[in-house]
Amino acid sequence: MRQKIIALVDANAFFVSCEVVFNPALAGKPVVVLSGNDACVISRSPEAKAIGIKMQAMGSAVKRYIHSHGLTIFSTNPPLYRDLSRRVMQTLSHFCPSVEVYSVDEAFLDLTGFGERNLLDYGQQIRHTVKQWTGIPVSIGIAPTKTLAKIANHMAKARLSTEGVVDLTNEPRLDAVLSAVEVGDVWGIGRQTADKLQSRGIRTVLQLRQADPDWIRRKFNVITLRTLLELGGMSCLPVEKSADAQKGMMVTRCFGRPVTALAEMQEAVATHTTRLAEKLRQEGLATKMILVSMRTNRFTDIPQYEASRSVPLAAPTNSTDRLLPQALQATAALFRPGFQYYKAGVSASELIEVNQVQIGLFDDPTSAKSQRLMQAVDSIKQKLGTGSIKYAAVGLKQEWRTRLSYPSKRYTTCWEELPIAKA
DNA sequence: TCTGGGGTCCTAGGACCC
DNA sequence: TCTGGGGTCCTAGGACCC
Repeated sequence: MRQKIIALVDANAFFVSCEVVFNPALAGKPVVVLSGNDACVISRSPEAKAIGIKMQAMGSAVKRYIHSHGLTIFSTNPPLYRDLSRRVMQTLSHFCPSVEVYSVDEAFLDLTGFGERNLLDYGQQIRHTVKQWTGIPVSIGIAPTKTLAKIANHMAKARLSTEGVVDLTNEPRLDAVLSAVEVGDVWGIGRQTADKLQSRGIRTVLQLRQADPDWIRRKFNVITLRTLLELGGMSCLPVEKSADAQKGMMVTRCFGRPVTALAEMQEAVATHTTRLAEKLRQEGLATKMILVSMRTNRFTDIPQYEASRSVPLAAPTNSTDRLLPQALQATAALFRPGFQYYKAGVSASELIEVNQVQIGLFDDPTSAKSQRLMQAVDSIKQKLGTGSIKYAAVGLKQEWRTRLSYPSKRYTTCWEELPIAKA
């Protein structure tokens, strides 16, 4: 069988890079993007890394670098990142018919059969085009399996300034490469498994590759076995061109301040439910089950409470007015007074495509009416903005809302905030 | 090790059945 | 009443990913 060739294209500090695209003066400067509620660092420029800012560092702690090191901070801006992500993926599809979008900032390309080309040159061509068309810098790792492509990609990132592309297909010194990677740093091996492997003397990726597959399967699990095989060049994880149907969808948020009253909790759950229903409709999906969850802050010493409840629905739906009463009822059942709540969420499981349930939906005449209402609500929001129309249940003041202190603009998704090019 | 939000997959164990 | 063996389905929770 012909050897597979898989490339992993991964954006460098993706969220930061998105912000820099619209603030070119920040290129080469320390920049970070914070998570929701500005809680922690989720993306950092190489310059921010160089001054000692770690991933997951607390947002409140990195503020001091603004004055001491000229750090620029942004709150997270998911719509902007999703939009630029889409453009990057579109660009990649010009170079390869088989692109698997693995995450917002990564894609696998199946380059099997491209071996006659110079893969390093092809990788450079991809990098330059993506940068030119979208402004986003990427690194590329090429190898016979996804797991090895991940390793190649990490190497490419480390050598960023020199090349940005690493090809491990036909690498004569592969053993040396693998012995330099700690077992916990490879894709698929997390902390638990890494600790267990290390306690049995397996410290490097090379040692894992050389371990007995049967023993690994018995003492660990199929995922660890698969990682072992992939390290040996056997491709177990194909590049999936069309993603399988999505299995679940959720909306969860931390509160901007502790919530103690049921009324506020219900506003929050109603808000998340409304958003969830919108997302379902956008994707053409309906759900048969929702799950409401709430919890206190695990990282404090205050009394703890965590609870969730799943609610099966009579018929699959994506109508806000069908989901809201169920979600609110579950909230009331779960809520215990006397706790300082930190986070709440609503998720949908058992998703199905709307066009597969259409007939069932129309069995119930009130459902057709509800669908028309949702269409009307969605189109009003699209024309007049997301705040233009609301369910009363979501509340007006929403003092519990997530706080974002360093918002960036909606450059690509809002006409009023489009960047202006100066001639 | 540490504070986000959104996902996937695997496994153990209980309910239930023959 | 104790008690066999084997199967399926479902769910909660763990582990991992970006």
